[in-house]
Amino acid sequence: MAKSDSSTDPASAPLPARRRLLDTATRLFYALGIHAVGIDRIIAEAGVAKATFYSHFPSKDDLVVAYLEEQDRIGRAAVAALPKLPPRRMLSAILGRISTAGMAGDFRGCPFLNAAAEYTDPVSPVRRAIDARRAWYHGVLRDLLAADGDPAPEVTASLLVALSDGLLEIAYLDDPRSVPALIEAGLARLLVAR
Amino acid sequence: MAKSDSSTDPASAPLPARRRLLDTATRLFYALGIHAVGIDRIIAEAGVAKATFYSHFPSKDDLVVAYLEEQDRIGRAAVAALPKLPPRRMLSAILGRISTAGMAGDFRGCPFLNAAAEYTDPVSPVRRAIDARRAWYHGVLRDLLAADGDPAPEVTASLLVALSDGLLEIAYLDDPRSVPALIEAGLARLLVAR
DNA sequence: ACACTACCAGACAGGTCTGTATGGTTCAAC
DNA sequence: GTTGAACCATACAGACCTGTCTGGTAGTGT
Repeated sequence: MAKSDSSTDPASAPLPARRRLLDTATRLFYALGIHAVGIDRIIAEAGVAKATFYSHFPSKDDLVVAYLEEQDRIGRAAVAALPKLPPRRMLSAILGRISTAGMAGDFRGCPFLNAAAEYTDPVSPVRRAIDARRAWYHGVLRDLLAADGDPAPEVTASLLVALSDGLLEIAYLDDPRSVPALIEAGLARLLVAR
Repeated sequence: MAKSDSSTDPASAPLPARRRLLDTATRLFYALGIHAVGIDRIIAEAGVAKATFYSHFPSKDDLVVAYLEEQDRIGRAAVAALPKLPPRRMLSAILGRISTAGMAGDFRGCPFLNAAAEYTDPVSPVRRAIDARRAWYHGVLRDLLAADGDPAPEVTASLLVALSDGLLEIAYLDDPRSVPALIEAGLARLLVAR
């Protein structure tokens, strides 16, 4: 079976069709919403046959989960790639990612919050992917706050999660240019130096 | 024309069919999402003929706008009905509405944020209804903060808007029982007593 | 008696949705 | 050269979508 041949290992090198499908789905789901984009459009813009699509993803929901899991991996990698700094600088850098994302012209809010608005079953695979993302983000903030000496890192972390969610909505719906100053002001008031 | 006959004024007494349609649409749109609910289901559960529906609402989007505008009116009336108290007590009461809403078993987040996730055109009537709601809410908070002596009421109001949006998401996706304490802690830190 | 309004019931058109099935092409391994 | 995997193209089924249309009924004002 030549399974030991590492130069053509299919697991380490994602196949073109799957990659194109996921890229196209990511672009369309994020820009237009999930229910608003059909499989026919995704396969047409990806240049993939329908049977090929269904050989890679058993159903549309599997594609949605793959889309969210990839966004989650990208976010975690970006945070992991941040230079090691004191906890407060790390928190500032992590929250700062909201303003840089919001400045992009095609910003349309948080992919996870948008998906949660469309998927109402709390035990569905889509919602579980969203839960995993939120739990990871809360944990990152909590650990940094604990290292910073916050007396109640769980509470402060939840407040920073709420602030992050809300600033993403402000960047999407109100004015993204106001976000950098709001991050600074919000952190200054929510972090307990008092 | 008998337009002056006030006892049968059709504007002051909403007609049963329209009322039933709006009630049913509100329940289904909120619980399941907007794109996920079709006209056929709404008219079936409301017990209204399709022609009657389209005589009251020229299109589905008009029904969506009517749904959001009614939610907006309800929210404004609830705030207007609050007893007159000092600014900080008023802010506490307004934010406190998030926790009471979140405790309801069928809570599914903010209707406006959920609708914004599904409607991507920023100049569509749906998004304009959302904009109006957010501008009103920001203005209410800003005026209370100014009366409270906040030196930068616009910034603090935006932070409280973000906190409100985020706490609604926490109540929907994470744990609604944590929200009351987060409101108290968030207000204590964001309002400048310092 | 007559007209008018509001409403219900259901068929219909034209399109889109997810998912399955059929058949043909390319390419690499052996 | 043969086999098999991966892929493309397309047709199809069955359901659902929005919106229009026809026709019938009940009540109300004149």
